Amino acid sequence: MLSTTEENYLKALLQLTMEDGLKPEAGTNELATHLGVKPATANDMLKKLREKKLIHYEKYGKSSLTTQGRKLAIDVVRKHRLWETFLYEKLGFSWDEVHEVAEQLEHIQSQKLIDSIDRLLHYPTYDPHGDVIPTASGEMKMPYRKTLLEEEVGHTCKMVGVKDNSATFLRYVDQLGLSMHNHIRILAHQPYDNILEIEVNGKKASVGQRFAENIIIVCDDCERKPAPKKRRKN
Amino acid sequence: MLSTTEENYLKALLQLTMEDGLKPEAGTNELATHLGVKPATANDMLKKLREKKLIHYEKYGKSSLTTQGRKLAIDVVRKHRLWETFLYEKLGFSWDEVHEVAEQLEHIQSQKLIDSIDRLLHYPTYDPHGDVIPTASGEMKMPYRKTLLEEEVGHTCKMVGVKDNSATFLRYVDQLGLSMHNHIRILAHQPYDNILEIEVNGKKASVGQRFAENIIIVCDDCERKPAPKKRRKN
DNA sequence: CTCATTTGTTAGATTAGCCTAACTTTTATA
DNA sequence: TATAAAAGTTAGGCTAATCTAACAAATGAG
Repeated sequence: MLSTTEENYLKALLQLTMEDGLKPEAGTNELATHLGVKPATANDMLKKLREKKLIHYEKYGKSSLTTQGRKLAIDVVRKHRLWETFLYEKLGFSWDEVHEVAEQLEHIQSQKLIDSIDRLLHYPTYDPHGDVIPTASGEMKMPYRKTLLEEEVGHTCKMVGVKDNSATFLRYVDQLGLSMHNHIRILAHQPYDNILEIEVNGKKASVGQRFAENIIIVCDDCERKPAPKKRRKN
Repeated sequence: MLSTTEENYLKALLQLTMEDGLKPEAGTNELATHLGVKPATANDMLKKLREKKLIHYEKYGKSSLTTQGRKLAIDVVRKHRLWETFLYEKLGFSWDEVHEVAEQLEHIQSQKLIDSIDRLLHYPTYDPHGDVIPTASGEMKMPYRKTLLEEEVGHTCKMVGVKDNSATFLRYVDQLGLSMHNHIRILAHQPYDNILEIEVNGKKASVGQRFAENIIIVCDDCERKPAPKKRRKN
């Protein structure tokens, strides 16, 4: 059985090693910063998790999850996102309130509990922030995530997720009148300072780089690859 | 903010000081046993809780909750029982499964969460074991709890609760075909070894003292005091 | 290629919650 | 009421998770 702290380190490592760049390892300082602890603290934990065969790590090297560790990390993420969905769908929480409480709930140890929540919600695929909920068997598809910043001028796109789950950011999104699955038109993009002019629900707004990087979209106008047909075994 | 451990000590103290005898204080060893720790450990915590003005305690004396401490303890109990009810009503847990998970859930810190659960359940008054759920304002009525052992031969009574929430005990109750609000007839009572013969749902069974002490009943045949009219202030 | 900066590690301390062993106070019984 | 048993306390130690300060290795810029 893992401690809450150990679970948090695994989750952090998963998140850092599957960020956009798809870089497969994370540094000690990076991990420490992400978790809000000092590097020395993270260092101790890395050694401990290596002992438990949950991560690959060697002195002065980067860290990554073992198969075992990845499985456990995905399970924590699954619980987190199911709880977020529960709070949002069943209890009327707003999307900027769910993260904090889910940080606590994700550590409750009861397989039956999380399976029941999953059933109650009819096996949801996405959480309120548009993130994929891993399946009970530990599969977690990593969809390509294009951000608003990358969209071309003149195109319209649909918001399907956010990268930043902080209440501050999410409330700013709300404030702009933007919400999940809204369509956004890119009116202009000043390359010099990366300011975008966008139109949402008929209203214009200007947003900065940091904002645009944290909005995940699918392009309305782009070529769409046909969904690959599921091939049956033999 | 209290730690999970501190909350558990307060809850234990509340439970011990409102048991049947209504004795208003609990000893250090008693508390330690209840929590599964050594007396030395409990002693440290008692000093800490006194510092925080949550309990009355002095060297070599018994302990009891202050008004502040009682308020916090009742809040933990409220959360515990609401979660049990949630698990039972909404997720299909059996009554012997809810306690263990609720022990974890009761420590989640979010007023909004517990209020929402309360609303979702339509403000329940009793948990699946027949225990009173304290109100949001911290009121907790302590109903008179007569046990099966105290019932007279020939009378029938209704099971309205249990004292022991352990899975072992609850599964034994299930096994006898007995469940909440079932009627029980006392066929015989051997005073020598406190064995009761009872009839439940047309079936006879013999149960021992320990069992009978842990079933809470209301007498079908006894005089019932009329419910006292709520007197309005003025 | 060198050396300053960044990154990572080690050593030693702290706090919370737990323990054992030895001691002290209270209580209850002979 | 004396004293043994029960109840409670203290001292000292352990582990997990954190910190600071000092040190070591890797990196990258000139």
